[in-house]
Amino acid sequence: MPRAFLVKKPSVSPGKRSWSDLPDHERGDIYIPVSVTPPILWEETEASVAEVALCLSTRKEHIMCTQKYTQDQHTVVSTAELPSCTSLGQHPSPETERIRSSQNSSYVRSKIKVTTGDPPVEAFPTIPSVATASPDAVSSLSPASSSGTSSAPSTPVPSGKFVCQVCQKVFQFQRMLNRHLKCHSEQKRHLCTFCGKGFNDTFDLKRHVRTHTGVRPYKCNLCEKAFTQRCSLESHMKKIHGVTQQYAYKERRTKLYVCEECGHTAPTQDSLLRHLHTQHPNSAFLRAKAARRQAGAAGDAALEENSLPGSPLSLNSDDTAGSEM
DNA sequence: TGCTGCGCCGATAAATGG
DNA sequence: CCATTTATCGGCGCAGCA
Repeated sequence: MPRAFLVKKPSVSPGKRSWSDLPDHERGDIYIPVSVTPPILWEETEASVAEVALCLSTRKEHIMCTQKYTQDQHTVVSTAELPSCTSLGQHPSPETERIRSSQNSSYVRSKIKVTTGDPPVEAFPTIPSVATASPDAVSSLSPASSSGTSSAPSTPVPSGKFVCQVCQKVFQFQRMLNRHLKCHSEQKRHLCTFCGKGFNDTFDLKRHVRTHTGVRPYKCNLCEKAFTQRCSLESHMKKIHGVTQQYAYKERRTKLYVCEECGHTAPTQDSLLRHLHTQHPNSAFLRAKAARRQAGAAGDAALEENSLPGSPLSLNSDDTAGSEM
């Protein structure tokens, strides 16, 4: 399993991305404790959901992963009930919900991937470099800055582009810069309720949660395999079956509604709702939906509580056209 | 109407196991 | 070495808001 699941020594050097440069014991994912929350709170009495989830799938790797988990120095992973194991069509027990919500640890990993157009590493060796950025930059790195009032640490260059004052990257649009700034933030707004890992993006969190729940929406129609991400399926189709998926961009974006409780996929939200009502009447999604109705204008609190990132409720629908696969 | 946040996407990197 | 898994991040569409 990817080291991502091996919660290793928390470190704060997101700028470093060449993991092979580090000794194994120092390498691994770098988790940045969310500054505003206490360190991860592993329950010894309950196994890691991830672990359980992984064990749900019949793969040997899951077992191995579990072993690694328990061996890791930081993770006190006990064996808990995996909420979902749902990839096998099993329904999560009510206990699952409880476990999910109870596991609210706060590790945020920062595995910075520098892609094209990156400045030299020296440009901003580590996130702390933010401190050297302009005050604007620093302020904009806080989640709160994501609100409309934030003034990104941008410097509109003569060409009308926007420059990140942290890494000097240039963006064509302000909002692209705003989005980019999240990468420099140590605070991950979306935490996995299973393992406490943090993400900047809700969808990234959704994807991640699937690794715990075992939900694999992308199924190969030529064999029994299923995948959590579309590109994984595409890669499989291409390499194993020699089939290259071809569809227009728009087609790809056709939504595929995924039940994060059991992995069931539906072409429309209506059908997904029907599925939820019949199969998972107590699902977090339905509860959140109900809470939303009740909350109305005033009670956002209830909604907030029920829509914790990483909770299945926020995972009700997503992804795109899997139908053609 | 324009701006912004959010959700989602694909591309791609990094890592693992067989 | 290859298939697979998982994560990161830039780009884009959409909805909400001033």
